[in-house]
Amino acid sequence: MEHNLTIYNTLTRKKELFKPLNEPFVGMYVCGPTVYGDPHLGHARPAITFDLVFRYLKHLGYNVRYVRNITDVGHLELDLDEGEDKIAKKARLEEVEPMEVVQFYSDRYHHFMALLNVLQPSIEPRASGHIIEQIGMIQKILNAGFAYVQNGSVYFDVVKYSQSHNYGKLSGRKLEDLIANTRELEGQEEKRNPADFALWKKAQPEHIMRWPSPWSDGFPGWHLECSAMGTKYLGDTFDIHGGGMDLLFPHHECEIAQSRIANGKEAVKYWLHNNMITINGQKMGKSLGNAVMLEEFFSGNHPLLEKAYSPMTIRFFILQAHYRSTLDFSNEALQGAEKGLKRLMAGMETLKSWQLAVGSTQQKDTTAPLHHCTTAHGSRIQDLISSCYAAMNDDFNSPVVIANLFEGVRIINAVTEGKESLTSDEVIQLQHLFQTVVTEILALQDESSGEQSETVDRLMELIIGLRQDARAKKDWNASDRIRDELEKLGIVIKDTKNGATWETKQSQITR
RNA sequence: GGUCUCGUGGCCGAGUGGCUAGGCGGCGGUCUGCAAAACCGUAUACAGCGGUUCGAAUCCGCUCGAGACCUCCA
Repeated sequence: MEHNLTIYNTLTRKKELFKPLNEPFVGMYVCGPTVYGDPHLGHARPAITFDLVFRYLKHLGYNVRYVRNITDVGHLELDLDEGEDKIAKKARLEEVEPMEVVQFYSDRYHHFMALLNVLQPSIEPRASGHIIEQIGMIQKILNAGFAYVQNGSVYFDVVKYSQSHNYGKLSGRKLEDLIANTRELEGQEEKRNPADFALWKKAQPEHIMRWPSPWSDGFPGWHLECSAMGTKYLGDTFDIHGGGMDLLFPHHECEIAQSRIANGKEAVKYWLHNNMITINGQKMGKSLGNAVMLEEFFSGNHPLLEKAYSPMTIRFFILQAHYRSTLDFSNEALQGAEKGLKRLMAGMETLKSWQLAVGSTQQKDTTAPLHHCTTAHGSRIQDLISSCYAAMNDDFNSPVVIANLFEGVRIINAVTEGKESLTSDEVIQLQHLFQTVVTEILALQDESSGEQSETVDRLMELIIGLRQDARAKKDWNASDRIRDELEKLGIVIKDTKNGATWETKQSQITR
């Protein structure tokens, strides 16, 4: 594969040239959602980040197997007074089967990811469907002597592990510090050392999610599923493991240790971590109570939201920041993203329309004044293309890609106004660039059209025609009345040089 | 408290030892019956104080400020 893709590897803390283990195949595992609640803006970030990675690797020609799990057992609600399995807790609250909760929120997650134009992963395994694999992995670790059983629970022996391995190498922690700084928590007395972590937990009587195992009726420790499922579907060693920075420690650190012992080798070549979305400078998270649900963004129904924001606005907003930077939420920022996206898509629409002009045997009418041959700026489009690829290859720098696209938009508009010109070749190159980068890689879609019925379109054509007649007769009363009444109905008329167009005001709905 | 990260113009956000990031907003303009929309142009920045350097927003130190993580707990 010919490319210069460099990826920031959390493990080495530097950018490395991407070289997969078994070209042209790439294995990528990303920590997916815990399906005990509705997806919020924070969920959109890793999904979109690794969607970008997935799409770009495919674009480069790799055959990518993308595994993103669904956590439906084991994760805990740390903020609850009494720690309890998140899913079991929710189930009891709503008096339904745990699997019903899991199904409901999985479906919701899929629904919203689809709206965000996030591709489905190649495999989406559930933790509850891989209990056998997890038990098998625990057995291997026990056999290797790096775990111990205590009252029906199994714990990983971090102290022993760190004698021969570097526990903490991913997150940059030292075992001594970890032990010294561990908070005193209840129920830790089973562990030989507070740094140890659970591989299997015995279920308490009230616990409704449980599976039989050689040690007790219980459930797997929360770090184990990713190791077990990653190994199962991607092999003992695979290329990329991704997830949010909040999972770096302990989750991914524990994964490294488990897999190292169970499989005898390093599991992951490149560790990628997306940063958090912040709100008023603080991490947005369900447990912090400051998360805005995706549904609320799309409906505008939230006290913090001045209006509704479309899925593509959210996607564009996220792609406008580099994935390793924090991204701060605000209405002002989102509205800026909304308008910027609109400008980008309008430019792309113009560019697309040239295709007709170029491909058609008939010359377009006077509204398409372009592509006079010129040699002055022959390499300009080529430079733009190179810049886009250079940015993508520089650790998926989507904000710089977008900045380059806006330069393309500027050129498109200048050509439209007759201030600049492009050769036919350049037009084709530019069209190809936008198609590839905007549609395939960034996966931004035009949301402005296609939602109205044909009847509405025809009616609007009629109304605009009538208004045009009134204007021709300088009957401004009638003309303005039509415009104002339509506006009350949420339809905005836009007069341009080449006649009027219209659009619905959905993007301006306020609560 | 420990470990780490960050501090860029009104807002969001790239980049980086000397070369315009970009978007939104503002301002000016084009268009327009008016308005809106659209388009064009444009100003404002690198938390503070020292140091290294021919040159630092970019490297080093300190100060101030902000943030993340610090474990299974039932």
